[in-house]
Amino acid sequence: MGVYMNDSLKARSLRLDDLLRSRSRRSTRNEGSTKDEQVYERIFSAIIAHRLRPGDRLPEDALAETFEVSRTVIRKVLQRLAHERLVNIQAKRGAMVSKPTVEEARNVFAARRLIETGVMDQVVDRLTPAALEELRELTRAEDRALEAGNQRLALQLSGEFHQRLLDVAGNEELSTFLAQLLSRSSLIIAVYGPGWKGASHCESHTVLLNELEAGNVDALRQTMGEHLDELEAALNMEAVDADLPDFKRIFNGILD
Amino acid sequence: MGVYMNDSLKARSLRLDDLLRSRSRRSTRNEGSTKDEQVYERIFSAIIAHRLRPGDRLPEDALAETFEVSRTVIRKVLQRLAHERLVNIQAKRGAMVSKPTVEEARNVFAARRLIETGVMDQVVDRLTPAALEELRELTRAEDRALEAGNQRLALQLSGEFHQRLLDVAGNEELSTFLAQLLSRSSLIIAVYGPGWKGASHCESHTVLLNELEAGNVDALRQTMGEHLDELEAALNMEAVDADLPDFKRIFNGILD
DNA sequence: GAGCAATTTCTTGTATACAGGAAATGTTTT
DNA sequence: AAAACATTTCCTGTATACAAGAAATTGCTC
Repeated sequence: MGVYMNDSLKARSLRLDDLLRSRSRRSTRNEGSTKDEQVYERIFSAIIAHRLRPGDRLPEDALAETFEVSRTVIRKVLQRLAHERLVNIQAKRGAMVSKPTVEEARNVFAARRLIETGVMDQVVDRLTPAALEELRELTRAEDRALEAGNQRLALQLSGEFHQRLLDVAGNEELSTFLAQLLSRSSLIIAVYGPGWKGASHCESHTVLLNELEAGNVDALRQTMGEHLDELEAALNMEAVDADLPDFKRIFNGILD
Repeated sequence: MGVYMNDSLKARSLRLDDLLRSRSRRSTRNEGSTKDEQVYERIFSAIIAHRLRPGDRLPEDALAETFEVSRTVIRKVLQRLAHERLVNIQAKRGAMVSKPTVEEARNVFAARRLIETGVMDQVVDRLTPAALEELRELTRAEDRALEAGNQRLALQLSGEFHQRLLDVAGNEELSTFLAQLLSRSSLIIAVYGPGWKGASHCESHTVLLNELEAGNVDALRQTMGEHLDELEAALNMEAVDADLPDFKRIFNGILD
């Protein structure tokens, strides 16, 4: 952060950090003082933001050198990420960013539908005005991000919206599970949604909030289900997920 | 296993191992050849079988000595168990078997209700005769265990029943999540269900299977929900979960 | 005897050295 | 030229040594 940042920029920036706070710090019981927390945050963020893409290898040595820690710390972080299914560790072969299969992708969305529609009654019951306002602010931020053409940020804010909505239900176990499903959704989009356009579903979020405010559980369930169906339908799941690039197709043309 | 074991005992024993197979090996992607797998299995089993009780400390040194491995291996296992919320690691303080709070317990059962009732349509759709027979065999084994007075085994078989029932739905993500909830249910019972009697719910399992065979989704959902309610209601959640015994109450009487 | 402070001890956090397996490359043989 | 084999190299698996923090014990002062 530069010294010459003006006040309005600073305020906006802090606001954004605040909006994106909970997801990255989710499921960290102790405060982020230890080294592995910091390293975890950075690798996690890189994966969620698609700076590290599915299939990318994660050698312990290179990461240790990058973050100036020992392999011990890196191993701990990689094991944690592996538990969250964001990276895949093969014995004696090393770690890579997970590359979800089509079946996994469908399962993740099915699980999301089940949970995100299922707890809506609790969400309606426990909604507070403050929580509603936070959710509205998130959709506004998402809107702004889309208008600014920042797809990546919009995607993150969209995930954050779903997360906070579920958090209202007050069931930490389900919230943690959904956090995992959302991170994995991000991976799925990285693989199967190359030309992802977030435009379609930002209005859905507004609709959801209106129904939530009205306390209409059935409509809320219906809309949420359809919203998730749309999300899944927008994916391009016919893409072959081979380990190697499809050289035949790539070098098919006469001119390379 | 002794050499003098006769054939029927051997068959029974193998059968039982088979019935209890999947839960302990769940979410192990590589084969159980590495050391940490074996150590994990043994500690996991000890917790599930209540040989290690909530609150028990798990010092790295002692475990390393016991299993004749280095602390490195133990740390890896403890971190995995911590991620599954079966043990609690406090920075610089060490690990202990998790002691679920009342709120956690209620959340776990709420999550189970949501998932176990929610996927029943899929379970009905994808049920095979072989799977049904396996489930029936499990309830029979549970019956036998109860008649033999083996509460602990009955509890494990009950968990296995719920697990395999959900497995029929064919959603690995949900199955893995339920596996976690079931292990934690075991911990919850260890804390809040001291005089646990498994008798009440074995019949429920039979009812569930009959409704499943009839393909009656609504009844299945209803029965499953009530079954889980009964399970939760049988717990004694008023018990204070303090770190120390409640001396005031214990020494309240005139005669100690 | 009670309260506070220093020290000791127990336990975990981190780094690093070495062993070992898997894949890729180069060599030999047919 | 192709296939089997050997070697090399890269990476992870495990153990262990040392650093460091938290709690318990001890000793001191009032």
